[in-house]
Amino acid sequence: MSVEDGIDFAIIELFFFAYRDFTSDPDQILADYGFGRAHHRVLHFVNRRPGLTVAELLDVLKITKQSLARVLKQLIDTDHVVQLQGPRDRRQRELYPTAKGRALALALARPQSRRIHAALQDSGTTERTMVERFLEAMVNPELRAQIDVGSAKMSGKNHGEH
Amino acid sequence: MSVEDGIDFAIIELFFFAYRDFTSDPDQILADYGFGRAHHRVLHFVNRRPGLTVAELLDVLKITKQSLARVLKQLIDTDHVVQLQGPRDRRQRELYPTAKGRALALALARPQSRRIHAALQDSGTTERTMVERFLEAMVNPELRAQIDVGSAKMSGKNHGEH
DNA sequence: AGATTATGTCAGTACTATTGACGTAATTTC
DNA sequence: GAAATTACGTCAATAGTACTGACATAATCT
Repeated sequence: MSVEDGIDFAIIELFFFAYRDFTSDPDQILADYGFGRAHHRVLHFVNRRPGLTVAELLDVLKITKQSLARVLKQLIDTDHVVQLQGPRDRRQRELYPTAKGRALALALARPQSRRIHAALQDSGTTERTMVERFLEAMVNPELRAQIDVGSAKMSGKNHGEH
Repeated sequence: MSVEDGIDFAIIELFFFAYRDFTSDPDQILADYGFGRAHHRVLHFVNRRPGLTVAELLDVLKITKQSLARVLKQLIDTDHVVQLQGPRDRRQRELYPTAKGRALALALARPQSRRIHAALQDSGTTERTMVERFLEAMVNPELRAQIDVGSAKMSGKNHGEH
């Protein structure tokens, strides 16, 4: 039953292998840019939630300000992300992807998306929703608010080009 | 449908959050021992495949010998893992968990297993097999050989206490 | 005997992360 | 309006995990 001592070792291990290979695709591309996995995560969330603030980004990534600093600076210097002064609160910096940033985010997501679709087919899992629900249930309940299931929360700000 | 530009951003993101929280449970425990995630992975596979050699471990983890060295040495020094000279080939070092090592491996796996079971319940995924198959399909096909679905491959060696 | 294999180790480097401290500008509170 | 708080940036030091390259030793294979 691949469950020994009442522990689900099989899925624990599969999750490790799956995530390892899931991240290997973008890692290859990132290397060409001199970027790492941290850049990917920042770019992903800036692309997904354009206009999010630095504080919000830190909260999503669960890293410290100092860890973000270098990575974000590099993405800004290389013209993948821009910062705009927050309209209501001028202390805030709203983060937006540039066209270049969106292109890279898409290029990184493409192989991952392909892998997911292939996996759903291979495993005969016709209902994408099932996998979605399982993964969501794996997230700490108090942190599920961070998740954007359905369409991105375009809250009415200007999310166009900058 | 949470698919924009034909990219499955929803599952990409869920996978990130799910893995982040999935690893957070053992990370807390590991901190008490002065260990990191690398120690966990080594201990996990030594526990799952007792008697595996250093070369086999490197192949599973997909890291270099130098990266493994420090981590493995610490696990040996702290009496979580023991090395035995390979019976057929005396150059090889077979790795076995000690009772202490098995206890720690179990303590680390327990919260992860609990999370998985809770997720399966919450998401209404009655068939564990479906998730198992999906995760396995996410792994690079040429690397699926590494995976031990079903019971561990007790190949007939002595896997007892050492 | 010589080549190859399995493992260990030394040295140097890179990336991602941490804590702690300090500075600046903007907003909120009293 | 002065003081406290908030949002962000930055400097310095450290840790954990990974890498490449080089070299050593013992055991096995050719």
